[in-house]
Amino acid sequence: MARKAKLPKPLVDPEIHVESFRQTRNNRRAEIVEDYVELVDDLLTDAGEARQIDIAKRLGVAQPTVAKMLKRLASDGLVVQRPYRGIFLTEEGKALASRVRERHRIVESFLRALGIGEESARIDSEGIEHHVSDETLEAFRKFVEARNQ
Amino acid sequence: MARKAKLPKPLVDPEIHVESFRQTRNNRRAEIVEDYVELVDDLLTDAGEARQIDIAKRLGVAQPTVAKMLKRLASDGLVVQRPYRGIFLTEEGKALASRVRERHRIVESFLRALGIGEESARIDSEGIEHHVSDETLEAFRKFVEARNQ
DNA sequence: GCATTAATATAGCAATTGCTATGTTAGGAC
DNA sequence: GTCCTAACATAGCAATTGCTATATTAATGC
Ligand SMILES: [Mn+2]
Ligand SMILES: [Mn+2]
Ligand SMILES: [Mn+2]
Ligand SMILES: [Mn+2]
Repeated sequence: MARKAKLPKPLVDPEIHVESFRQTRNNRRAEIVEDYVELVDDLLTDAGEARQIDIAKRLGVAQPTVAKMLKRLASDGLVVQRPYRGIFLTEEGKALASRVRERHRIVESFLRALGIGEESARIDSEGIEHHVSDETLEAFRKFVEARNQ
Repeated sequence: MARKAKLPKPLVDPEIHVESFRQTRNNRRAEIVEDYVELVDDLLTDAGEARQIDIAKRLGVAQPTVAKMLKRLASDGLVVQRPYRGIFLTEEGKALASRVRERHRIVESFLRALGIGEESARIDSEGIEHHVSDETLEAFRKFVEARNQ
């Protein structure tokens, strides 16, 4: 036999390696915005309104945390706050929400199609969704489609 | 036909929903520790030593950022710093590194097996790895195994 | 109409993760 | 042995994301 030690895959060049970490840090920064906008959209669709309190409850954070973040989203032009009437999405917010929601849906369906249980698929997809490139998303979509004819 | 509007999947209960976000936030906190420990292990294996400068170069952050994080990892008992000789892993650090490295390897192989290109697989796996449950990891592993006989 | 109260806003704080600027020093070339 | 320099340490700062405590106010039930 050649050797017993499993040959360690050599590290890729630093300039190549760094790309992945940079991209992941960028994704991480977008993550929270994406989750807020998606959740606001979901609440508007499902409950007819999106209140800070309900957002806080679902995200598992305190209400002032939500208030602060919504202020930022508003100043970024993604939502508008109608005092005591809840949060609404701008056109830009709606566009982001629908992209993000569809991506989330595909990731979760993909995990289900792979045989993952409902709970793990729900939990894992909440994190994975933000780190899936267009190329990977398309592969996930095709995989799901193939399983469902 | 029944109706044109695609029936919107109703939101899950808030108590269920919040689990995913909490888990994802926990994963996010562990993320940076995992990447550091894995990278230190890789550098030790590949280059024989792990220097702050090389860690910084690969992560794409400044050297003092690395210095601060290593101090934390040292106080957490994951690494030891031998001044001007680089970073080494404690037993606990080695254990974490090997778990994390294997998980990363499986996620990346899985994406490749799905048909994702080398670059996207490299980049996406750097983020996805931290959000994959044991159940999902096992499914990924089996999928790769099946493709490779 | 008004009082109640639930929703929201604000203040102040802490931890984390990044940065630049700059000081210190161990190792190695000579 | 000395000196140079690359490696590392430290100080000080900023942005982000969370918290608790508390003030304010719009909606609404009566
Ligand atoms: Mn989501
Ligand atoms: Mn998410
Ligand atoms: Mn990794
Ligand atoms: Mn990673």
